[in-house]
Amino acid sequence: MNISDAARTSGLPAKTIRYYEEIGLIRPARGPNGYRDFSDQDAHKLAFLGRARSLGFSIEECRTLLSLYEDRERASADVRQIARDHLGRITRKIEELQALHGMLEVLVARCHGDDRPDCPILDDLAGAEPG
Amino acid sequence: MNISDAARTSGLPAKTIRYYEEIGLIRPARGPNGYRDFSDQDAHKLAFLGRARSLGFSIEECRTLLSLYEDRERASADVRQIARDHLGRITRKIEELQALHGMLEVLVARCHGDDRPDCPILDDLAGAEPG
DNA sequence: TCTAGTCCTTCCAGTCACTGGAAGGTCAAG
DNA sequence: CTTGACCTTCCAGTGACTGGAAGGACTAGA
Repeated sequence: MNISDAARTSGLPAKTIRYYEEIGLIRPARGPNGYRDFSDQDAHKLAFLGRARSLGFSIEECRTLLSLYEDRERASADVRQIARDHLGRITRKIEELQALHGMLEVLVARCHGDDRPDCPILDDLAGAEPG
Repeated sequence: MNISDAARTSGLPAKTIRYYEEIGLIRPARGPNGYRDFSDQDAHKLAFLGRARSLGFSIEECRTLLSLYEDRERASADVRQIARDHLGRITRKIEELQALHGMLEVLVARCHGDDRPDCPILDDLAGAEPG
């Protein structure tokens, strides 16, 4: 199938698919006209990549996951470790964002938000002592 | 003061300060030797930028916040709106990450994680139907 | 056969906010 | 006068695409 069909079945933009080929994630065959010719397996891999990316795995993690996926001798512990590492990063990121959210929420609540210039948000950014 | 002192007092790397000058966030004076010469006010602005960035505001938001900070006629409502928009984005990002976290957690829990190859995580990425 | 329109190709540049490094000028201490 | 720490500019790279230009290939219709 052509790249637009591969894009449709995998849900990835054609541009992204070309990029994935460029960085060696997939190696579709080529027709005599130079067009990429995607097998069903290629499309399946692309869908795999799309799902892994949408779960937030990095490209390099996706590369590893894909090679594990294709390795019939793989140990599920390897996959699990990658997923657990990723889970840890997500957890930390959530905590970080929640801390930010809490701080900003306080600032927004304290700012009266009218047409006067005095603003606790700017005061805080400028380094004013709280209180 | 020289850039390394500005870096020390603001907490930003010298490289970042040069970058901020390049994109027009600050305009430090120059000495006869071509060195940047930061006033206390410059250092203060840099600290302001550092705090705003650490709260996750984009560079363009920082630019606006800084100009509002320097505008004695500003309306605090403008600042509040930027902060609220940002708060909304943080909230959505947190929800997104929590959804991801939930999915990955389920997958990790279901994967026995030993030296056998069967792995629900890969099955899921490959598009297997749940159940 | 010609043409219009849609597909495909490659290549280059831009995104965001830095970060690293090379090459070279300046300054302060000994 | 040398050493070493500072400063300068410029170029390139990061991650993961995304947009667009220039040009070749294919398909449908007149």
